[in-house]
Amino acid sequence: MDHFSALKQAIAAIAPLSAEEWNAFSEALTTRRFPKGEYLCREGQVEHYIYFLGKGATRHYFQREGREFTVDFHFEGEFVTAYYSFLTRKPSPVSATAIEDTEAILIPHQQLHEFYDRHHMGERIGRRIAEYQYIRRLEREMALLSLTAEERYAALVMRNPALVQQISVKHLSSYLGIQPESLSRIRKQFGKP
Amino acid sequence: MDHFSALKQAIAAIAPLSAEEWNAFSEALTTRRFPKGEYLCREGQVEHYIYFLGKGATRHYFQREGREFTVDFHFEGEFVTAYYSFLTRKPSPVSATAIEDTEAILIPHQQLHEFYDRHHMGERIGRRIAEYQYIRRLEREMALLSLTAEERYAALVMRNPALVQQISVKHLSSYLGIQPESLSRIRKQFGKP
DNA sequence: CGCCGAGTTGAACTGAATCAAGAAACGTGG
DNA sequence: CCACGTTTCTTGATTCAGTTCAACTCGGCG
Repeated sequence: MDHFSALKQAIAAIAPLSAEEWNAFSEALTTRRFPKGEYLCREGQVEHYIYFLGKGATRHYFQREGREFTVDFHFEGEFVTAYYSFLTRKPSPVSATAIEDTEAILIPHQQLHEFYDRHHMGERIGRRIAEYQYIRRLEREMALLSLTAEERYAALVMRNPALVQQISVKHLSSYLGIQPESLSRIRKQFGKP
Repeated sequence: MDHFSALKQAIAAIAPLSAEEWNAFSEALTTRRFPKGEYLCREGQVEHYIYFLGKGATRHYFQREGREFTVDFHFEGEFVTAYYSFLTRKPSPVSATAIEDTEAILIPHQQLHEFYDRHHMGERIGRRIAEYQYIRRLEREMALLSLTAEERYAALVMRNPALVQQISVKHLSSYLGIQPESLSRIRKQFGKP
């Protein structure tokens, strides 16, 4: 299955589109490859796309006083964008970068909004994506507020063991809001009991 | 200006509705008063409404091991709901309570979704609300990840000095992710320099 | 009055950060 | 394919921001 049909399926799972609507939508799409390490969006730029990941993985992070803080990871089959900037049209506080060789379908802001204007179901897709992103953020906010570093790690292992395996200590620790050394120690704890 | 016209204005600021659309929308609305301390939604219940606050203020919080963690405050003129539950139709992890005597307009889930189905602009309003809520959550997530307690307090004072004045130490500290004693000490620091 | 919850202050404690150094993994070019 | 430099990961010692526990103050209100 190529990436376009994966995208078509992903969209269909959000809201059904008629053949006509899908054609209108897919007209605007292009694809692009991002070798590992390349940026989908750099901090300070305005985000012009939502990306659908056909292959690969991305990391979203921001910097503060020279330190990196990871906000999210995304994998194959997911929608990715520097959403804050995509919505507000202001410079992005977060950078998005490929952590593996990545292939993405690009959904341009302008055409997406034209699609929103012309198709009720397009608007619905936009709503559902926003709602889904909200839930991701709330869950993380609650974890950061109420759990210790160790508990956050344990919760992540439960929820997404694959992620914990494949992400580097450096990136994973900055996602959990701790230092790499601390994650290393936490992992040592978990090996034993 | 009564609460309905305030709501009408708030909606108009999100997306313009025709007179006909507004009539269809406003048909489903009712109002309700929540004396201070009363719950708009209790943890474990499914949220059936979005509330528009005509008057008063609310606090959203969740519990973990007997402790309270505040997620958000809302004031006059804002939309309020246990959004996670409203979206997922699952029991709410979050309670919403009136921290002042509050008057709200109730937008029922079912009718809102009927409105979404029938009116493209309704769907747009839903999208914009979700997008706005996303931004609120992301900003807080970034603050919790990257700032110290003192910096989070300072940032909140900058962004919303009125809130910092009127919310109790107990509730404000649980919003900042610290203990009341710590907030008290931070405030002492800020008096001096 | 006297009680009661909310806020403050102090002293001891602790989870995680920081600093420092060594070990392992990784690429890159010879 | 191996040697080398670089980055990543781990481990140990110390420090620090924020917690915990406990005592005290203050303002309301029965």
